[in-house]
Amino acid sequence: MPVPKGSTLDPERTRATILQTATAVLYERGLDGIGVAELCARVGVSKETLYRHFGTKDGLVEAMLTARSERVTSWLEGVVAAAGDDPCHQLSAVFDALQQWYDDPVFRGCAMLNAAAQHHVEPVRAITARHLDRYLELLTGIAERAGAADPHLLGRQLLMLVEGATVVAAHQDGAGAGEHARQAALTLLSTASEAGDR
Amino acid sequence: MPVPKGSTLDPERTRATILQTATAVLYERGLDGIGVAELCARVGVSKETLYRHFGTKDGLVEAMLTARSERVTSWLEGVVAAAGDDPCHQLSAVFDALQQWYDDPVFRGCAMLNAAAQHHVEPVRAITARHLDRYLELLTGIAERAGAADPHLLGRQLLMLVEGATVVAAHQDGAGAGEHARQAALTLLSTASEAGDR
DNA sequence: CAAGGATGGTACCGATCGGTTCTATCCGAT
DNA sequence: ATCGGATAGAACCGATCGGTACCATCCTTG
Repeated sequence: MPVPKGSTLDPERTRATILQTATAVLYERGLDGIGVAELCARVGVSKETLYRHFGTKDGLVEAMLTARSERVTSWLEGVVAAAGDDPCHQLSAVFDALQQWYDDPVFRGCAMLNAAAQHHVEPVRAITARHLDRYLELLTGIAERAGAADPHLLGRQLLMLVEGATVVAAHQDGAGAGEHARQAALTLLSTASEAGDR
Repeated sequence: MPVPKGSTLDPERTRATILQTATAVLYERGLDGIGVAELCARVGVSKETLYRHFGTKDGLVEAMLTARSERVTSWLEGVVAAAGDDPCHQLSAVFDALQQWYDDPVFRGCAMLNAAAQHHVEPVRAITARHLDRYLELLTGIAERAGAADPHLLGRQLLMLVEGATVVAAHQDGAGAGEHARQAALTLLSTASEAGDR
């Protein structure tokens, strides 16, 4: 075996650990809210190791956001897939899942949006846009299966509800935000489906 | 006259100039995206002057966000007031106004949300929460006048649409975001009003 | 046991940060 | 004419920033 998997000296494992811990810390403190030195201390790794794996702090941020976007999106896709065939049920499941997220004590809003708000560098903005695109795909799919008259329009409106609920939950009050958004979403879905059936 | 209004040495005028220019620059570059030295150069003022007026950079940020929140909110309140008595028309007017904002080339999302995403200091979060509260008040008022069954719920859902539309416009594509959100908002409004009439 | 890559720890680098202080200037009020 | 508050400009401060270099150590492979 060329690579000693499972060992503490496994580079891939080290990289994964950095990614995981750094993601949590940078989400909590903000991208510029903690320096590389303290970040390394929190992760339990030397600066040289961090820089060997990610090149620069921006490189770490980029890798982190990409991984997180992927994780979150496929989580939501799984939620939809597990919700059966009824589009209404699928949509409900999305907002129920979001509510669980909002109730997490470490919830601080969407990491991608937070990052894009502070870091004006181009890769971050691109990752954020791609993230929203995948959300949009997911929601448009539900709209299509529900027989909406204009599934792309409905998908975009549902995306606004998702993002708006996240903003409100993060900055005002998370209690019930998911449920309230779900009600609105179902109203939009049923209204659009009736129009599509006509 | 104790205060030489209109003079270049009028402290109030100086303060207002700093506030105005710094608001634009910090919105464009991000709160941590520009140092005090460069900021002063852009404003055309010395560091001592800036610090005499605002104490610290955070003080400037705080004053700036407070003023901007007030400006934006009363602008929207004016839009509603100018839209006549029909709640549907008032709601439409809000989203039309938002669309104008999204179309502004300097649009970069909600300044309060951007600030709260990067600066974890308490005053900023409080200003942001208060800002959302005033939005919520405005929208709940419309919901009440429309005879919604649950105006507070509808108000919150409309707030999510407003914030969601702003997020989508800022990070994905601003074209038509206001109109799409408006359609959704009117659907929610009419559905809730029918329920309220029963 | 020897060799080599991965690592932690630490010192260090230049740049920049927010903030302070000093001085010369300028303008309006008396 | 003079006085005082407001200002610009620049030097300066300690702290921190992102990033690099060096070395001792440890583990895995051969």
